[in-house]
Amino acid sequence: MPKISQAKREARQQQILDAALACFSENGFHQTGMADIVRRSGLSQGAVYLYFQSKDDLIAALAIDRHQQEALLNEIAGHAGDPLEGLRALARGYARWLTDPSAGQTRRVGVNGWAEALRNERVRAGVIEGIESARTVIVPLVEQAQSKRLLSRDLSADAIARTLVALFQGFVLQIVWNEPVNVEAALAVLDRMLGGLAPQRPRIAARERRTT
Amino acid sequence: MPKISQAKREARQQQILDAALACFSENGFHQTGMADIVRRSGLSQGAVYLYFQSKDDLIAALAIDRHQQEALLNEIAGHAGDPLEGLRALARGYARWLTDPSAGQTRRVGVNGWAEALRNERVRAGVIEGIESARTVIVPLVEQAQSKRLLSRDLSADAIARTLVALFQGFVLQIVWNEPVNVEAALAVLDRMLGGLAPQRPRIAARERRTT
Amino acid sequence: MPKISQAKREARQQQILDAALACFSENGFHQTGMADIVRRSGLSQGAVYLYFQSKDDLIAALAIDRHQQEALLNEIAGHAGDPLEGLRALARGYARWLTDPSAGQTRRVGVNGWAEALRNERVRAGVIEGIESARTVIVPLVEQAQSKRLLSRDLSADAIARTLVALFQGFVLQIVWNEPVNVEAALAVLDRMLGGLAPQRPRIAARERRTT
Amino acid sequence: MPKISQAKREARQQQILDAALACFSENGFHQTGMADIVRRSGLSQGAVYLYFQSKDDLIAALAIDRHQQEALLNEIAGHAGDPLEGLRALARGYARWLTDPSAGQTRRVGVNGWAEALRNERVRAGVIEGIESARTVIVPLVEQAQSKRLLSRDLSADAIARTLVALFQGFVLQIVWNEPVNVEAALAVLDRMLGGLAPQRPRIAARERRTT
DNA sequence: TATGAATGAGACTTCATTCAT
DNA sequence: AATGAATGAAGTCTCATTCAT
Repeated sequence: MPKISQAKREARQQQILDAALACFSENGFHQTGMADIVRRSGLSQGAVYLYFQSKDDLIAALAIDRHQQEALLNEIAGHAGDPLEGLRALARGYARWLTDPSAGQTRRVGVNGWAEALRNERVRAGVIEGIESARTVIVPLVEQAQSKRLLSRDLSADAIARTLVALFQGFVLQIVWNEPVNVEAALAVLDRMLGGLAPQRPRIAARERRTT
Repeated sequence: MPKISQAKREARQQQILDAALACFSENGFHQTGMADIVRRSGLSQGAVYLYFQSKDDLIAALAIDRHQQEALLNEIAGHAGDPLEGLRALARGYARWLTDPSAGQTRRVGVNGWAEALRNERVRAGVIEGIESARTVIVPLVEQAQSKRLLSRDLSADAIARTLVALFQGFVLQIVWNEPVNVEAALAVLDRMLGGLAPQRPRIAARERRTT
Repeated sequence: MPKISQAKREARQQQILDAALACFSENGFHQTGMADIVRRSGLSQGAVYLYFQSKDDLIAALAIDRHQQEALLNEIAGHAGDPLEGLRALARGYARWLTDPSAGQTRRVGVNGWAEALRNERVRAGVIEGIESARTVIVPLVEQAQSKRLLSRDLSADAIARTLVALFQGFVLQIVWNEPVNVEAALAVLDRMLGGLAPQRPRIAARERRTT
Repeated sequence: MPKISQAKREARQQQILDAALACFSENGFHQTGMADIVRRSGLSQGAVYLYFQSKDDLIAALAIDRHQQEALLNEIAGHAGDPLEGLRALARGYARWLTDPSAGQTRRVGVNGWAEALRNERVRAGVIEGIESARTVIVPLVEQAQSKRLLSRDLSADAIARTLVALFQGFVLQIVWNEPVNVEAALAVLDRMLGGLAPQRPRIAARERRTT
C-alpha cells in the first residue's frame, strides 16, 4: 500500500535520472556533486536517497543505456531471410543513434562509463553485457551468412562481431569529441568493407561447379 | 638559474609522471589523490608542486601518449612504394601496441583521457591531436592508393582514415576491459575488409562471366 | 475522545517501547535511528509520533526501569521484624535481577541511561529517583538495625545506603560487559562485609582476652 | 625527519585531546560533532585528522583514562609488608580521585565510555583492561592477606576484587550525577566492611594455639 | 630546493520530524 | 487514526594546494 502511485514513483525516478544524466554528461561522474543533481532535479537532498541508495547507484543506472541494446534487436527484425542485409540494417541503426541529437547526453555519459568500467565492477558488468548483447546478435548473422556462402568461412565470426563493435565504439568517441565525422561516408566505407568479407575464389569455383 | 641540473630535474619529473601513470591507471584521475602519487613517487607533498603546477597538469601530461604517435610514423617507413602495404604495416604496428603488456598502464590512462577530454580542453586538444596525426599519415596513403587504382576512388579518404582510427580505439576499449580479443583474427578480418575497398572490377568481371 | 480504545492505545505504546528497548539495548540511544525502531515495531514512521512526541520521549520512557523499583519494596516485605534480614533479602533480590536473562535488555539500556543522565535532565531525574527510592528503603532499615544495636551507630546510614547502591550499580556494569562475575561469591562477600558493620564488641572482647 | 618536533606534535595531540575531552564531557560522544572539537581546539578541520584518524579514534583514546591505572600501582607502593594496609591505601587513592575537581571531565567521559563499551569493541577492550589491572593489583593483596590469616580464606579473592571495583565504579556514577556523596563517610563504611572479611572464629583459635 | 604540516571548502550521506493524503 | 514520502540541516571525512621552515 504505497502512498504514491507506481507511476508517480517512476516519474520521480526518471526526474532524478534525467538530472543526473544532464550533470554527468556535462561534468563527468566525479566532478558532479550530489548537490548538482539535487539542484537540477528540483527535489531535496533527502529525496534522491529515497530513490537511489547512493551516487554509485545513479552512476550504475546511467552508465549503460539499455535502450540501445533493445533497439539493437529491433533493427534486424524483418531481415530474417538475408543475414547480410541484417548486418547492414544493424549498422544503419547504430549510425542513426550516433547522430541522433537527442542521444547526445547518453553518448557522453556512455563514454564516461567506459572509463568508469576500468575500476567500477558494476559499470564494467553493464558495459560487457552491452558488448555481449551485440555479439549475440551479430555472431549468428555472420554464421548464417557463412553457411550460405555469403561470407568467407575462414574468418572468425567472433572477430567480425568484435570488429564491428569496436568500429562503432570508436565512432562514438569521435562524435562525442565533436569531430567532423561524416557518418554517411563512413557507412559507405563499412558497406564496402563488409563486401571484402565475401568468399573470394571459392565463390567463382562454386559457380563454375553449379554451371557445370 | 636552476640550482639542480637539468638532467636531475627531468629525472624527478619522470619519477612523478611514472607514479601518476601507475595511480591513474589503477584508480582513474579523480579517484587518485595527490597523496597517492606522492606516496608512490617517494617524493614529498611539496615536491610535486615544484615540477607540476597542479593535478590538472599531471593529467594533461599523461592523457596523451606521444610515444604512440611517434611510433606511428616509423611503422610506415620503408613502405614508401606501396601505400596499401603501408596501411597494413600501420595496422600491424597498432595491433602490436594493443597487446604490448608494457603499454597496459598507458592504454588504461588513455581511455580515462578519452572521458576526460569531454570536459577538459587541454586533454581534448591532446586527444584530437592524436587523431589528427593518424589522419595525417593515413589520408595520404589512401590517396596514393586511390591514384594508383589500388583503392576505390569513390570512397572518402577521410572516412577511411576515421574508420581505421575508430576501429583501433574500439579495440583499445575491449582490451582494457580484459575482453578476450583475438587480435590476430581481428587483423585478418581487417585485412579482408581493406580488400573490400579495392576498385570493384571483380564484380564486373563476375557479370561478364555470367553473360558469357 | 479517542477513536481507538484506551487498551489498544496502550498496546501500541508497548509495541513501540518494546522495539525501542531492543534497539537501544543493541545500539545505544544515539546510534539507533527512529527508522530502526519503526522497522522493529512493525508500525509506520508516522505512527510512532502519534504515541510519543519525540525520540527523547522514548529515551526518557525507557531509561528508567520502574519495575526494578517496585520490586525493591516487595523484596523486603515479610522481614519487618529483622532489619538485617531485610537488607539481605534486598541484596538477594537485586542479585537475582542482575542475572535474570530476561532483564538483559533492561540492564543494557539502563547503563546507556546512566551516561545519558549526564546531559539529559529528564533521564537524570529518573536515575536519581531510582537511587532515592533505594535509599528510602535502605536508610530506615539501617536505622532500625542501629537502634537495635545490630549495626554500629557511628556509621552514617546514608553512607551505607549509598555504598550498597554503588555496589549493585558497579555489578550491573560488569555484567553488561559480559565479565565473568560470580554473583553467588559476591553475595557471600557482601554478607560478610555487612557483618563488619556490626557494633565492634568482638574487638573489645579480643582485647579483654589479651589483657586477661 | 619530521618538520615539527616530537614535542610540538605531542602538544598538538594533547590540544585536540583536551578539546575532545571537554566536549565529550559536556555533550557525550554522539552529540559532540567534530566541528565542536575543532572549534574548541582552535585548529582547523583538517588538522584534527592529521593527528587522529577518525572520531572513533578520539573516543577510544579518551574513553579510558590510563593515568588512573598507573596511579593505582603507585598507591600501594610502600605498603609491601601489610596487604590490608595496601588495600586501604588503594581505597584512599581511588577516593581521592573520586573527589579530585580536576578529574571531573575524565570521570564524566569515563561514564560515557562505560555505555560506549556496550557496542564499541575498542572502548570495551579498554574498559575491561582497566578492570583487569585493578584485579591484578587487588587479587594478590587479598591472597597475601589470606595466607597471613588476615582475611578469611573461604572467600574468593576474585569476588572480593570485583566487589571493590564495583563499589568504586558505583561511586563514580553517583558523583558524576552530582549526588551529595560523603566520600569520607563511605570510606569509613568500607573500612569496617573490610574488617568483616577477617577470619571469624579461626582467629581466636589461632591465638590460643600460639599462646599455648 | 625541499619539506610536510596546515588549511577549509566541499564531498556524500543520514536522520528526526512533518504533513498531505 | 494512520501512512510514508518528503525535508534540509547537520554529520564525518577528504583533498588539492599553500607556505613557514
